Formats: sequence, C-alpha cells, structure tokens
Amino acid sequence: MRKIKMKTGPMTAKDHTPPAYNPLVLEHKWQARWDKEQSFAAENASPRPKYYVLEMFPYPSGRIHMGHVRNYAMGDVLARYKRARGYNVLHPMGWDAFGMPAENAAMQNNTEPRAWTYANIAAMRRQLKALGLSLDWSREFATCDESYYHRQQMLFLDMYAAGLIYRKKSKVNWDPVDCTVLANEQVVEGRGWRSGAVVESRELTQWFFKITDYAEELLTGLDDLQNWPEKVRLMQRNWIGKSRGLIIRWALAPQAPGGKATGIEEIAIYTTRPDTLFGAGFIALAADHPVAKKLAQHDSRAAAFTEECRRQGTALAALETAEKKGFNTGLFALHPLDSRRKIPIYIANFVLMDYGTGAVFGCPAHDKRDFDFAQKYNLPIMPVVAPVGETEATFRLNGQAYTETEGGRLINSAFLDGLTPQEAFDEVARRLAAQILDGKPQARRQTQYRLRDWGISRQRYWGCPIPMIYCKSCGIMPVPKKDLPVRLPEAVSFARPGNPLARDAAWQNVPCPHCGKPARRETDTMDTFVDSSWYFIRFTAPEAEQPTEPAAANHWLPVDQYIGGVEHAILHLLYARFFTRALQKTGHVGLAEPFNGLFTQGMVVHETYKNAQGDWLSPAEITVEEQDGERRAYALADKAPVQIGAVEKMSKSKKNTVDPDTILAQYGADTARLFVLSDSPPERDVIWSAAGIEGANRFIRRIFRLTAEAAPHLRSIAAKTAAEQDGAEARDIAKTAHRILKQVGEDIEKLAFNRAIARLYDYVNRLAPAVQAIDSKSEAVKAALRQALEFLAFIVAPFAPHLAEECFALLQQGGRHEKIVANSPWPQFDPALISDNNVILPVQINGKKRGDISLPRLADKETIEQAVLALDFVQAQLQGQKPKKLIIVPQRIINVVF
RNA sequence: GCGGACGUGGCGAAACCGGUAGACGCAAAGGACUUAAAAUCCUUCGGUCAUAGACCUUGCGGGUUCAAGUCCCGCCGUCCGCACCA
Repeated sequence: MRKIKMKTGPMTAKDHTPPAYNPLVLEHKWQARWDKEQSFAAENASPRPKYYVLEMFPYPSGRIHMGHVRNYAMGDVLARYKRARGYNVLHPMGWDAFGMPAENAAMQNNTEPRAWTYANIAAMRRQLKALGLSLDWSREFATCDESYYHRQQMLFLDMYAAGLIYRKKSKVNWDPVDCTVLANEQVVEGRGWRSGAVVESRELTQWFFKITDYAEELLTGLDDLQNWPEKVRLMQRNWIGKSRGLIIRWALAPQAPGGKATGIEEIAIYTTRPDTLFGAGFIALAADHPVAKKLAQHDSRAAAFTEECRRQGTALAALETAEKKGFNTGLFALHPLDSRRKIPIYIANFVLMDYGTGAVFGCPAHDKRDFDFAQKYNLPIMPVVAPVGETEATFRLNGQAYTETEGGRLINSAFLDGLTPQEAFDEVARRLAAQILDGKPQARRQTQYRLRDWGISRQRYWGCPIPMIYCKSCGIMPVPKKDLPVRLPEAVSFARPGNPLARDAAWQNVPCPHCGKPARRETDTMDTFVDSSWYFIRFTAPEAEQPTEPAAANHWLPVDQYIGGVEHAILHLLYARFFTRALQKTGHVGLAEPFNGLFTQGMVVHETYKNAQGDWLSPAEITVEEQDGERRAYALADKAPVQIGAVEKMSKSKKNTVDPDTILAQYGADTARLFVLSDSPPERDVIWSAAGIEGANRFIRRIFRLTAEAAPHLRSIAAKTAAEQDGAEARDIAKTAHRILKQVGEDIEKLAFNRAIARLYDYVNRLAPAVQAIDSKSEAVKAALRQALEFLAFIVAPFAPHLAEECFALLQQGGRHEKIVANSPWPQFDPALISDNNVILPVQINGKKRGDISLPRLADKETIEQAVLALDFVQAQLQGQKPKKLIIVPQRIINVVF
C-alpha cells in the first residue's frame, strides 16, 4: 500500500486552542446520552434481521478484572458493528450468582450470601457501565433472583416428568473442603475445580440428569458446529468418548475339586479389540465388580485386596504412578473360541467399575498396560497381530506391546490368521453372535460412551433448591407447580460447616403434596452449572411467566456469536448443549444447538515480580529501568532490586493484577478497551504492560486532537465523495477512507480485532499530514477530509465508542449533537474508489524481486509482457537472452524466468 | 502414553487461495520545539558487506514449484487438553 503523498511540515499556529481530551467527563456524558436514547435496547419484534451476541456472564465475585474487560470489549465491538450494519442486536448481561464463594464469605464475615452477592452485583454493574458497553440492561437478571430459580424449578419438574432426571446411589466425587459433591467434569486432575482440594470417593444418593441419553446426538451435533473452534469440538468429542466393541460372555471353568462353590457362572466383558481374542492372557475384574464382591465374602485375602483398591481410589490423586496390582482369584474362564484354553481371573486395581462391564480381558502382546501386568505376574504374552510380511516365526515384540492396527495381519489365531484386524473384529463378532451359551448368543456388538450422567445434587445452601419432597407413604413427590417457588430460607446461620438447609427443620418439614401427611423437603440444591445452562434462553424473554417464551426464544436463538474462556469447553458448553435439547424435548424451545458461533478468547497476562525475600510484588510496587538493553526492576519502597519473573495469568496470589478501576480513572474506558484488543490476536493471550496502555492512550488522544484541530475548518463544508475533477490529493484521501471502511468491516466480521486496530493506526498516520496543513488545503481536499474523519469516527466507534461520539459531534454543524454514532448506520463504501486504475506489480527475475512496474489494472497479457521486457533492470539481467517463461499472476506478481 | 495447537526482528505481531516477509504497535537511538521538563512533531530501526546496491534471513534438515513463512516428508522445541476408558 502506498502512502498518500502530501505536503508535510511543522504544525502551523492555530487561532484557537483545541478542546482538551478529558475521558472522565466525556465518557460519562455519552453514556448518559445512550441511556437516555435507549440506544441498545433489543426489540423482540423487529423487521430487521436479528443478531444475538453474548459473552459468558460473570460470577459476581466483587470486582471485575482485566479478563472481563477483554471479554466484554470483544463482544461489544461485534455488537456495535452489527447494530451499525442494520441488525437488531441482542446483547444482554446477567449474573451467575449462586455458588460457594458467597457461603464462604458468609462464614468468614458473618454476612448473608444474599446480601453479599447483591452488593457485589451492584459494584460490578457500576464497573461494567463505566466501560460503556452497548448492553441491553433492561434484560438483566441474576440466577439467584427468585424469579429465575423459580423458572428453573419449573424446568426441573418438566424434565423429571419427561424422564430426564432420576435418583440413584452411586460413588461420587466428594470435595472435603467445600463439603459437597462434584460432577466428573468439575474434577480437574483429581482436585475440585473451585476449592483445589483432593477429591474423595463417597457413596451417596443424588439426582442425575440423563445427559447420556443424548451422547450420540451431542457427538454428531459437533459436526455441524462449523463456527466453533476445532479444539473445543475435539475436546467434547474426546469427553463423550464413543467406542465400538463387543460384549463377550465368558463361561467359568468348572471348579477344581475342593474349591468353594461360588455360584458364579459367567462374566461379561466389553472389548474394542475382539480381533485380539486369541491373545487373551488373563481376565481382570474391578474391585467393585459383583463377582469380586462375592469372592470377597468367602475369601479374606480377596476382601483385603478389594479394600486396598478402594482406598487407593480415594487417596491417590495421581493414578498414573500407581502400580498395577492384581489378585489371583484361582478361578478360570473358558476361552470363547477354544474351550480347551483356561484363562486366569484376577481382581485388579486398574479396572474401573463404571466403564464397560467392569471387567476386561487382557491381551498383553497388544496393550501397554496388559503387557506390564503380564510381565509382573509372569503370564504368557502371545502376539496375534503382526505387521504385514511378518509371520509367527519371524515376529518379535521387542520388549513392548504392539498396538498398531493399521497394516497389521492376524497370526496365531486359527481361522483368523491372515485377516486384517478389522476383518477379524467382524469375524469374531459374527461367530460369537451365532454361538449360543446358556440359551443366549455369546456376544453382541455394543457402542460405549465415556460420558456419564450429570450428578447435580449439591449439599449447599446458596443454590437453586431441588423441588422434591420425600414422603414415608408416597415416596418421592415432586413439588406441585402451584407451590413453586421453593424459596431459600432467609436468616440462616453459617456458624457450623455443612449445609444449613439440612439442619433447618422448619424449612424442611412440609406436608406431602399427595397424602398431606408430614414429609420432608429435599435439602440438596442444584449444581450452579444448571443455572448457566439456560440463562441465554431466559435473556430472550426475561419477564416471562413460563421459563421461556418459545416465540421469543426461537426468534433470537441460536446465539450467533458466543464469546468466553476455553476453560468451559467441556463443562458449561456441553451442559448447555444438553439442556437446550432437554428444553426442546419438554417444549420450551424449538432447537437443539444453542450456540451457532463460539469464540474462545485468550487471557490477559502480566509479568510477575519477586523480591529477594521471595515475596510477590504488584506492578504498582515496583519501577522498571532499562540499562544497556537490559530491564531491571526495583521496589519503590526501598529501592531493592526485584526479580522480573515469567509472564503469567493475572492472579491475586502472584499480585500481578491491574485493577480496571485504576486504569479507567487514569486513562478512561476507551483506552482500556482499545489496549486489550490491540497487539495480540483475540484467541491468544495479551500481555498487559504500562508502556502498552500508554501507547493506546497516546493513540486515543491523537485521534481526538486530529479531529478537534480539523473540525473548525470542516464544519461548513459538506462531506462528499471526491470526484475526478477534485484533484489527486482529494481523490487519494477518499480512496484511503473508503478502503479502510471496507477493511475494518471485514476484520471485525472475522473477529480480527488486532488487525482492525493496526489499520486504524495506519489510517490516522495517513490523514495526519493533511490535517496539519489544513489551512492551505482546497475546498475539495477539505471535503474529502471531512468525510475521511467521519469515517474515522465510525470505524473507531466499536473499539472506543465515547471518543467516536465526541469526534463525530465535533464535525457536525456548529458542533451540534443531533446525530450520534450509536444510532447511525455504518457508512457505505464506494466500490469504485476501492480499486485503482493502475496497479504496481512486483517484478521477479527467476523468483527474486528486482523491481516494480506500474500498469493499468486491466492490462492484457501482451501489453504487460512488452512493458516488463522493456524495463531497464529486466534488460540488464537478461543480457540479451530470451526469457524461457513469463509468469503473470493478474494483479499480483510477474516472474521472468530464464 | 494419546490427542491437538504453535515456532517469523530486542518484544507483541502482520502477511487472504503458494505470489514484494516483517504492515501496525512497543522498546531503543538521533534530531526539532522548550530556560527546562512533559506533551507533540521529524528521522532511523532483521543481519552482513557496502558507493548506488548485493547477499543472507520465517526452529533445524530435505523435497515439490517459475515462486514456499504458507504445501509434503523427517527431526528439534514450546504450550494446551485428556489420561488406567478395556
């Protein structure tokens, strides 16, 4: 891209002083104006096309952090842009307000969760409003609002009636710090996702959502989510964990004389590798397998071993290091394809009860874990798959399992020899399905998922009460809808740990809705991920009596662009997909996939600082100097040297946080918004630095100064598109302006905010010289400049909306403020001004650039060829030789090959 | 272990379908204005040699192509996710 050639020179003295840029006054002024005009209210009935942009709503922890600023700035750029492009935009905000921290605060500070939460919401609402986000605040709600959890209880009852909710006793993840159960998705590396405590295993009865009913649908649905990051789709795919295999029933060998009768006749085993059946070396059972339990009743050594396994499961977080251990039961199973072979049965610590059938057959030659186990217990290791070309005689295992299936052929496997593993799989499936054991086929095909049902009971107070009642005579009774909501009691005590609901007799005791006899309420509350699984639907009709207003929901959904952190890739995002399906089934919405576009944004990170004592220091406590190209940090307090550490996610514990309030007070919202979106692509982390925020602020002030300086000269001049007779300079300015309008629009559509901002810088650099010499410019140039500066206001607006309004106002007749950017359509660019009649093409000789050539854009090949060959540097290089080839890529490049 | 992403100046990064590598910013250096500072403005800024210019350069080694940061093969490194899933 060429720079516009314009006369440059020192700033001319002006007969006026430009108004000062005061972000605090200015931003407040425009926020009030937007409020007054209700610029960002979304209409449920509008002829304009809809666009739903949503950022993951925050937990009201007390204050917003820079991560929030970046997240909401991104959504706001899109929302403002789409609104300017004529869309009816829904851009709401709410609060994910139930959860543990409120109870912890209550315990520590002797407050109430409710009061604490609403105070935090008020503080954070004020902070978000100061950012100037184009939100429809009329739709705001918190999940702890009675009006919200009331509807959630209605949904619960509908889902219960639809068979999507059930109660069962099961082993659960118990967080000993938060004193509650956690879902599988909420256990990260063996620890609670929130408390960080090592999770224990407990048997409890709790409520489950039947997410597994939708395992297949949630999996195949991913294929259609083209506007989701591949990474997230893959993570969900792995989490759902579909596999295809066979359930094979193994008959037990007759007991040796003198052995105790066990009454066990067969063991069912799930396998994904039936092709390796002839390589079976052992069978292993989970410690909780019914057969293992039965054996433990008769055999004290088996009992001791299963007990040890259970302890290991709870105490050891890092299972990878746990040694493979087994207990030989002395029992044998008969090989299904060769009844002469007896396979020993073990109880092993690595077999999981809740996957497959809780029993495996080990094939040591073709599975790493089985190989280790066989070596330890001296079991035979017989290879049954070998690479093509190898035979039973030549193939050796090389001290490790051969786990390939591609390019393998069966060996040592009777009638399977020579088949590919896939063929062998099918053959085994066919034979065993036809083979009858005890009146039933010995095997059947089975599709298995890793995904398990979602346990949602939490033994906590600050959550949505589960609307169920236990009656001694009638059993489990749903609370009738007319009795909803089941309200959380007020004035509860947090003096003791545990769930206050469970010791609140007055709250618990209710008459049975069926028989009227005394009964007891469910005291568990719902996982807070239930709350966030449908809030985006509630935003479409936040006042509705029913949980949703289907017409509104179906109009607005799916969310066109959802923006949030990747940490929710399998938690919230999977639950929400399930919930939307559940709501579809119960008639609340008419679609299955809630989020059409998903974007996972990077974090805001910052350097860390540590003093000689090893204490973390905050950026405000240090100063950085540059000496001999090396940066050194010193503590402000005592001038002691400070070690500059790694750039890490902002966290309170490392004190590398920057408070948005401080930044807003110093620089204003526009600067903060611009900075968090510049420099790094939005999916990557952005490094916060003092120099960076200064730079962004410098740019904001520069735009303001430029407009303020030019405005008095331009107000009386009508903005118009430069025509041919207006001269080269006016035309160049107009071209630059129309081009930037197009490019910034495209960048925003692609969420390439950093690129859009780079273009803004470039654009301002190009306009600045003309503005500086504005006194000497013709009417035509001034007209072009006026339009260029108006365009600047529009393209700046998504990023720095207050500044944009101020600049736009400065350009209006007499500085009047009738039109505002927020309510004005995005200007149309003129395609005729985008493309040049002449293009400058690089000319390569043998692939190396040697010069440029200026040519008419639509020149034909022959003209180009002649012009290129006539060039001095081409002639010089050719030295009289004929070129072998001349490659012309229209409007791109020319390559002379000789 | 399995799966994935990514390696470009001092730093953050651009580079669309293979077509001028390093746009834009930060940091740095020099200069103008100023009594001075701040602010602002101008200039330089991947490396080597140098007079215009030439050569080298996108983690490393190969390959395909008129042309490779981009495609293919093989290494090396960093980060992320899952992890006894049968």
